[in-house]
Amino acid sequence: MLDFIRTIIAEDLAAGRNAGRVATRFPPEPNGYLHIGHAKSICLNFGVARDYGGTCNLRFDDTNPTKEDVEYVESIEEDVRWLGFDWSSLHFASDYFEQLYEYAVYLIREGKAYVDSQSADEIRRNRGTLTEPGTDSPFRNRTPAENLDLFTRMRAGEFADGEHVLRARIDMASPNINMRDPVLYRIRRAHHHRTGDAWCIYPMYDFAHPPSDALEEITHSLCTLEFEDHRPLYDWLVDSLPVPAKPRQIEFARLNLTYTVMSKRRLLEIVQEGHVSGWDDPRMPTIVAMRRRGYTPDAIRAFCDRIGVAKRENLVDVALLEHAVREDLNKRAPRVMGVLRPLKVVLENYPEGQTEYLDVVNNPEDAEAGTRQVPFSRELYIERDDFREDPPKKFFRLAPGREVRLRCGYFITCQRVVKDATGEVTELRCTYDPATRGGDAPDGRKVKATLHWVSAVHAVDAEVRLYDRLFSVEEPGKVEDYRTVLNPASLVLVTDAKVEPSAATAPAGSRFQFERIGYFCVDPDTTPQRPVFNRTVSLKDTWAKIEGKS
RNA sequence: UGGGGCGUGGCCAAGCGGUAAGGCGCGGGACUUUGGAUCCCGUAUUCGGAGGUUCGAAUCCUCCCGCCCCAACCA
Repeated sequence: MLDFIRTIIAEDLAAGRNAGRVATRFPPEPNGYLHIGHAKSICLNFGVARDYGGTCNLRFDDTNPTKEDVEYVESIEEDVRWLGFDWSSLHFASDYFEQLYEYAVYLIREGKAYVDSQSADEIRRNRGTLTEPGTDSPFRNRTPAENLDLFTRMRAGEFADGEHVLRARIDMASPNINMRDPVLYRIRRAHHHRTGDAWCIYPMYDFAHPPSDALEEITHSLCTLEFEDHRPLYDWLVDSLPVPAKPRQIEFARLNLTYTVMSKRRLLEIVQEGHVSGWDDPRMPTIVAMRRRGYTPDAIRAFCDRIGVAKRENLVDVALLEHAVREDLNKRAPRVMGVLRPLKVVLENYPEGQTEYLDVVNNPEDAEAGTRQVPFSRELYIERDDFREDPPKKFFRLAPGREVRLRCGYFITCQRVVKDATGEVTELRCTYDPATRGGDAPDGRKVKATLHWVSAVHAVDAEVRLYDRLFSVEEPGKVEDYRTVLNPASLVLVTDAKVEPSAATAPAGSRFQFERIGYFCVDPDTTPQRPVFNRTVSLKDTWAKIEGKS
């Protein structure tokens, strides 16, 4: 299905524009880590290029040295690759600094740019308001020669930061404030992560972007809605400058996700103030964090395919992301058994000291996945939630006197409930039916539930971190409160779990589905001594739903 | 308020004059060694509102209403 952007491109192609060429670019500023919102843009830009046999560049919009860092450019390259995309060529706006400077000089010679010596404050005041036109700068009519001299000296470092600025000479009375002589260059003595101290003047985004696109012969420059007002300026520059191509800017709505903070500025704050362990903290909506939670690139791309691309402001339900992740993981994640809140089960008629290995299927939906041997013995752990002493209606799992199946194991029947002094259930005494090995009764009798379990002596302790939501805020838009919601205790439940050896010994990054509990990823950042699992997405809590109804 | 955009079911989103795709969610059923998954079925007489044009409109016209963005030497 064609989104509106692909429709426009198809029309351009049909009209024979750009010699049938399609070229896009993903242009992040290296001032933070990529998040799920960037994934949308990445999938769009690279996807369009792929669909039309075109190219897609990765270009860093590094025109503001005070906010940028190599750490970010490295992470961005890594994340784009991880998402499964490869750029046609890699660029930095800073690589164009010299060319951009020449273009600025060209504008000055054409009388289309001038050096303004008003203070930032004066410039702001003279810009006018939404309803009132601006007023011309007293420096607006400097001659090209004078402007050239000043601009040359700006570059040479003869002036202090803020002393002068280069502005486009357009129209101070334009109803579009972006056209009221926008600033093109500012003096900024800051160390640039790539050009070092070679420059003390830096181009503004508005000036750098159009020529950068043109130099790379981008045909369709996709950006977000807030730049719609900048398009006239974009076009003005492309038309005024002797650039080799005439790219077209097309805007689309950025992604908003429920319960998710997506502002780079806020994410940076959260990281810097130590509310999370870093950009890859599993609670973050960043690509690195999602990778750590076990999300796959396929799942993220599938999500991006489903949300569509349009110009409407949107707030996508995070459930759609989770659905995409579940759908993907369900096919690829081997099942493994584990219990979060162990309840001991003793099989009274099972020989003491005996261990047998049962063949357990790794993924019922993927025959290729094979089976594994899971130890079974007299004492087991099951999930506390899988037992109810006084089962409500529709509760089919274990209860006194009831028979259920241990997955790929045996049918067991609960004979007796052992409690401690406080009345807390501490142990279940059960019997098993040796004839049901593997989980089938020769006499054809049925049970209504199948439980997952783990052999007590063979089980391994693991730390499980549950992240129920990505990065919850009470309500989208109400981000002021994100700090309180970020209280780790409210979001992260660290639980000791018992898992079967196959999960415990799996390499970091392995993804699993713990039956009925959720999808987990072995955290790459921990030692194999004590496996730590990050829960990615939980399965739907059907039991809670049933209970809620009754 | 000036300018620029956008308004299709709870959330996304197709449709662009011929009588409302699809996905998520939700509800119901079948099946099942996860109450998961899977598979069926259901879920907008209506497209922000009011007029108008037309045999016929979500699609064209008019007016109105609502929401978002713009007054950084950020991107």
